[in-house]
Amino acid sequence: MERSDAGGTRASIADVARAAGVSTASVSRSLRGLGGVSEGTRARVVQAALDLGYAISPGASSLRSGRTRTIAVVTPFIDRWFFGRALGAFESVLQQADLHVLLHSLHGSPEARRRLFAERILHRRVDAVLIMCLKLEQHEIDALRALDVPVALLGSHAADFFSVAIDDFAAARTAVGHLTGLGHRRIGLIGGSPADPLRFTAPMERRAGYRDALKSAGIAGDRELEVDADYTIGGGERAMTRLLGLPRRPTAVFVESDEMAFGALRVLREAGVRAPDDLSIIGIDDHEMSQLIDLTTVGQPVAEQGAAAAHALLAALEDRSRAPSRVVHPTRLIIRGTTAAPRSGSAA
Amino acid sequence: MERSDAGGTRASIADVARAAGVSTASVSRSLRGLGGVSEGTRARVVQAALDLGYAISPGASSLRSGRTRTIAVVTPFIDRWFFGRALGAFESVLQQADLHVLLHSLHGSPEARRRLFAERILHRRVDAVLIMCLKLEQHEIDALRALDVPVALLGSHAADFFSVAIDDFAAARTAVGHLTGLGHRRIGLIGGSPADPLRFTAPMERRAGYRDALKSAGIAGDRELEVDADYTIGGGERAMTRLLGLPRRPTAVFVESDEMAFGALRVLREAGVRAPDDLSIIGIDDHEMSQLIDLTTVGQPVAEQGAAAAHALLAALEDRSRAPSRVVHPTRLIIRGTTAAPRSGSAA
DNA sequence: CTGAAAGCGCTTACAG
DNA sequence: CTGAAAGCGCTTACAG
Repeated sequence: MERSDAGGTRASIADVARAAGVSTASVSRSLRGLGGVSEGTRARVVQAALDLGYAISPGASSLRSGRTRTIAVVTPFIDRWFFGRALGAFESVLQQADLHVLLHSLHGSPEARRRLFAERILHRRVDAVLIMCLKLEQHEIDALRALDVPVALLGSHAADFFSVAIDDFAAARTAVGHLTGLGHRRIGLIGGSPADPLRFTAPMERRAGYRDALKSAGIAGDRELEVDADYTIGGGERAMTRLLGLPRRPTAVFVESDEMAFGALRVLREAGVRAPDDLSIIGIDDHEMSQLIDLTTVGQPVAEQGAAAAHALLAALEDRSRAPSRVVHPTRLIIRGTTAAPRSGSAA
Repeated sequence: MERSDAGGTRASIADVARAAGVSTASVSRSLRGLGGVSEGTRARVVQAALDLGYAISPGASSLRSGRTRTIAVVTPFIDRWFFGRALGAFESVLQQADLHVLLHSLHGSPEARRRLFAERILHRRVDAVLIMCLKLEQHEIDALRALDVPVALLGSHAADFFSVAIDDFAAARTAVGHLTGLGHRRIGLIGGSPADPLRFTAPMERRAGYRDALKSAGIAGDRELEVDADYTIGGGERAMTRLLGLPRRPTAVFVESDEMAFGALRVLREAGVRAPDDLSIIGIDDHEMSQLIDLTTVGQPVAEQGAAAAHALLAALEDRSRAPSRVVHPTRLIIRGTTAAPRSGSAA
């Protein structure tokens, strides 16, 4: 039970081999739990490694084996509710599988996105990649393919890549359908800008779902009612202020995310406009705060999507020939206190 | 301008050397921008690397140089406001310096924490480490030292490590001082549990600050008024429910985080207890939502702390002999609408 | 079950 | 300014 100085960071596989009286090959096999080693040998090796405070050199290991045991995740943001939750669940699953996560945030910058692909930042550095919520362009898909590792997408799809997402189009249809079902005819939209240089998937799909739901209800679209925001609380505030200033106000507003809805609600309160009496509001997400604020929304399972993406990648690593799967998680309408039928004789 | 097949992931430094008609040594020097290479050579090498789609092998490079260009961040959570914001700023600075971030979350698990240190998960894998908000035990400090790389702490301190934080004790004193200054004498606390196995720094310091502020105001402490919660919205709700059920309610409550305060406020609203008329509430953080909700709080600069930690590590990497710095960021009282003087003849 | 040996792809003195 | 060569620390056929 003698333990060498704890600072023994320096021991190499050769030191362990020497101490255990075996070859480095046997040390490698023993420590990785491979077959073809007698129990006696393995025990001696393990003990020697412990005594020397041996820690494998990941660089050497990956140079030789070609595996890094690391997975990169590319995310537009990390300090936003959706991304934090999805990322947390993703990392948790991977950590349990003894894999590491390399975090690469775009911080909302198209330039960072360009650099990531142009400078081959991920090349040979990871065994797999997760891309969050970005609609990939062809050259990006090509660049990812050149990495020659499994790729998974969360929140969007692309042929040949694993993907997990909700049906954003359907979720938006559900939300707006709830509003039309209540009798609303003049329905606003607060959504991500289709012109956002980062090209997020959700805003495009959700806006399309909004328009489609209106059409299904026989309601003519009115571009004036569609206001661009940036998926932040502040953006929701500004957008709702704009909507409130319209000559003909909407009687209900579909907001593409709960966080923007929080901002919208805030403006309403300050303006003395009551929800749902004067104006109905529905979001998407089922953010932790939504229950608190009593916001009607379409809930999506966020952590589940992150975990599913991790499992897909794990399976792909296990069997490189596995066909890319595409999983769509369910959403559900959660009716709370911010939606109701319009007041009769509405349309202020 | 001829470009070989874009899938050329395989080119090695030897291939580039051959194509450029130079040695691998010159390729290495040219591509890393080192001196001692003629401009003509460098140009030819760069062009050859481009043509071949060369990407360096990080494993080989780090095996030889001992540098990984990667920094690990160990965080208790990633899907919480504070951690997401700090992490985002930290990663952003590092990315600009062409370094990578390895994300290791504890997911609130003491077992994950134990494993991290016991299994030497970070050994030789990173050039530096950031630890978020954990009060380190001696054996953990020893383990980190054995890594033989610069270590920075965010939200706590330890001798010999870089650190950046706010003064949690002082922040709590400021918050409670605001309450006593308003005339409150019966002041509750909603705080993290001192028994939390993860041993966060903030709850210990903030509770101590609370007690100290009471003492300074000549108010006898009452343990019944100190309720443990878990820094979540739900925890804030449960804690406030408990406080409301007390025979002698407090007239004001200091909540150790804004998120818990949101929950507390929610319970108040449902119970028909008005803030600040019936009960004052003050938090710590200045969360994005706090302005929205009009919560009085003590603001702390979160992104700034993350960025400062990154810069400290960058400087340490630059000069390994640099003495560990310890920076304390300022906090400031932000008076909004949830605090006021107690009603005369209060103490319900 | 075990070991000798090659080799992964770089970087770094060293020599010129 | 340039190159030949050693060597970082592993893993993996290959042979026995």
